[in-house]
Amino acid sequence: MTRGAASEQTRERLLDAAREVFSECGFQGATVREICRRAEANVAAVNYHFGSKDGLLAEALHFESLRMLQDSNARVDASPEVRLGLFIREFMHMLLDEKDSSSQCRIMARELADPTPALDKIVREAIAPLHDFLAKLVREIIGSRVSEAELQRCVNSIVGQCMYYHHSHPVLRRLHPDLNFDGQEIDAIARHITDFSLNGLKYLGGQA
Amino acid sequence: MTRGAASEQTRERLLDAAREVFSECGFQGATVREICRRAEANVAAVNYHFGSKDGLLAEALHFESLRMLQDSNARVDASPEVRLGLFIREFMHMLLDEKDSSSQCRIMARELADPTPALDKIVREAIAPLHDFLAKLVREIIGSRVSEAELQRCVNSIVGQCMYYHHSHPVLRRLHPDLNFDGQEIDAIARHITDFSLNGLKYLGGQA
DNA sequence: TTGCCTTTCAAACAAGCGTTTGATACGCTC
DNA sequence: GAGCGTATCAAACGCTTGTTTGAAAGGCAA
Repeated sequence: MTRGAASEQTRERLLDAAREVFSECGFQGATVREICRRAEANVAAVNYHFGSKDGLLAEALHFESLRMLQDSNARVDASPEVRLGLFIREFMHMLLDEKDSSSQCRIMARELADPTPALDKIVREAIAPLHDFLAKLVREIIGSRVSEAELQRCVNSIVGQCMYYHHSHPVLRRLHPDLNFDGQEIDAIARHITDFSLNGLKYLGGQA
Repeated sequence: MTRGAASEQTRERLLDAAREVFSECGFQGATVREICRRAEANVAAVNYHFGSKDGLLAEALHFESLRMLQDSNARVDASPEVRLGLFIREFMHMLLDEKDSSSQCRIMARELADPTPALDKIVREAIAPLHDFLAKLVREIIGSRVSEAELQRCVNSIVGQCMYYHHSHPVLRRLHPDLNFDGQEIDAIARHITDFSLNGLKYLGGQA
């Protein structure tokens, strides 16, 4: 194996392990030693390849699959109500399904509750586009009868419901011990959030 | 001053400072040294009076004002819809208004996103009662036409919306730089969550 | 083969953490 | 006032953290 290719492999193993550990433990909770252990690399490798733990996080972040989710949703030929339901379903799977390979949504969710030096980048590249996307979708549903500020609050309501299931996983497990987040349960949750939110939106302008 | 009274004062100063720092930085982020600095006490004081940092957290937790909020709400002679609105308004003030002296809700919210050894106690004494309270209230509103599992999801939707504004404070400040959480804005947010949720609940059974 | 340069490694470093220690101060009881 | 017991204090301990270091390894060009 050539030198460069081996080095590139190490980099990739570190990035994969970093995404795994960051999404599990958060940035503070994750340790460089644990990341290197999983990547089967030396402790010094992180600083050699990425300069610092911060640098590793910055490079580990990429939000293509979240962006792709939005792009493909925008191309669906259906009512905004249906598209919202589709989006929530796929988004909840990315958030909750641990079999889902893309940990980026879980890192984003972690960051929401516990900011790090990379928060600015995450807001710029993931959260702001997500909010814009949902704002457009919600605007299509409610029309122009509510103010911009109220529209933002609607987006917050939708995102907040979704995030709660991720943030409060340990709590919900204690509240409802027999509950486990398999694919079927995630679908049921997504359906609930969709129905709840569509009703919440539909009759909003009338009584505001 | 007597010996015992001085010691008691130190204990109280430590507890006050602990609630402050825990609610600001979370359990991991809070340091014993910072708590002692604010309490104007020696670093060893925490271990002398409470045994450990864990012990300090356990004693710093008390949820009377959250319980009182529920009790007084239950005694209000009004429709469940109105009572839900009242509760959300006061709850949001406890969560978001930094002038609000009771930091317990903010500690609870922090714990939700970042569990500590005290999570079991917090779930038992604060979160579970809160969920039960809201479940009863929601049941009054929607009647018996939806399942228990769906009822729980409705509670999650309401709590999730409320918590989002707390968890995502740093993010929302970046998304909407001109937004600040004064009393008026908190009222508007509470009104939105109430309207959104009441609509979400009202038409839920019909299409489930 | 020789020498260079990138990569890896074990080991150590400095800083921060929660915690412990032994001395000191000082109300309290007798 | 002597002796006891509690509370406070500066200092240090042991540990973990992210990071640095200097040597070793080994492809690669000459």
